[in-house]
Amino acid sequence: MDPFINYIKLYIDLSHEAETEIQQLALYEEVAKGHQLLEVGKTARRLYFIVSGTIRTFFYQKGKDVTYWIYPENSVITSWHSYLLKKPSAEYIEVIEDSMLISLSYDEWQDLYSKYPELERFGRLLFQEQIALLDDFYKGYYFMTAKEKYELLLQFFPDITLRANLGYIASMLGISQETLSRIRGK
Amino acid sequence: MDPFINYIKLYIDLSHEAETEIQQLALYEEVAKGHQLLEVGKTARRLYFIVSGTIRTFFYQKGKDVTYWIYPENSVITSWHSYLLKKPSAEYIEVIEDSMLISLSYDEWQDLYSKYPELERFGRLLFQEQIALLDDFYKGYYFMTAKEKYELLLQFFPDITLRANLGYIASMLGISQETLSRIRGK
DNA sequence: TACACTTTTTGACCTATGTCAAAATTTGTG
DNA sequence: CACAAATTTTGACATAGGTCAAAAAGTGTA
Repeated sequence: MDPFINYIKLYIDLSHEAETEIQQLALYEEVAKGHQLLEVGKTARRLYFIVSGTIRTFFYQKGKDVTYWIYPENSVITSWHSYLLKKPSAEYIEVIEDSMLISLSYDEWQDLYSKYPELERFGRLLFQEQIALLDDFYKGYYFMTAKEKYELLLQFFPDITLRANLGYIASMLGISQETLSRIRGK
Repeated sequence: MDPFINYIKLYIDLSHEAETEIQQLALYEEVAKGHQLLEVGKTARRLYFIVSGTIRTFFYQKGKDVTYWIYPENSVITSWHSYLLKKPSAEYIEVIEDSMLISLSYDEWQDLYSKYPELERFGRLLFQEQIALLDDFYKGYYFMTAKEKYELLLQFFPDITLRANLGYIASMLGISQETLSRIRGK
């Protein structure tokens, strides 16, 4: 079965017509580690679903590579600010493990929303969930020690250390790689 | 004119029936400074629109009062995690300036979504915007110095110092009140 | 198996910002 | 107006975690 269709069905009942149309529009692609799905300055046109693999978003701050977030399979990913507001992206999107992706464009989604009320609902529910997640993660994050932040992250992504290297994880938490290394060494 | 209806019309075309129904369902209330709209442990049942006034969300971390976010008029506010997932709230919602509020309950919104497709769309667009905002604010926030964080916040909320006291603002930024005071003193 | 490259760990040192306490200032109220 | 309460500022000092550099460990590949 199409994993993205299954994912959508977790949220809503999908009509047969909508299902068929999504499958026709969707772009299925295998992408190798290291490939960039989006560059800074370009506008994000597509919303990706990760069937398998791992992706990160990052940007350069004062010359340093700072990871913003890491996404495992069964995640929906784009640069929200850029995709939703049609503005140049402030971040890169990079594949960090060979990945299988399914994507549709922004414009295709607009058509689907209008054509199928259940997809409008899917959109609402999906965005709701993203908010609840973001809200939950950031709450109480400030004023945590480096160790506490790392432990919180492990609750959210128990297998993150298998998916991304230390430098990426450390910068997600706003701490240096050396500090994270010391924390892990107990 | 009803300010919340106007707000909705910024996002969608609202049918006359939907408009009438929202106005009938909506609870209009004046709330005094200091009142708590939601307590930790209780589930958020309502989505508020702030016509005038200021509201903050906060929680206690290691015995300290930590402000999570501050909302001025024309904001939509609830405890997202609690409201959307029907779980006990991890934060308080407190009125910090006498406010005029308009609210509907979660259940009322579910009915409205089903009854009026344009409101389902409103929901999607509203949540999209919240994501774009959150996404934008947090990006690059890590690895900033206390001064840079404060300057970033001022770009988002130019008049925040008029709405909330220093301690609230400092904890929003994850810095101590003393540090913020020193930054402002140049 | 060995070489080259990448990633992680360790060490030495330093600084931004936290903490605690008290003084100064501002705000609210009878 | 004057006092009490709340808020902000200032001072002295402590420390978590940053930086830079180098060593160690891990990984891929010919």
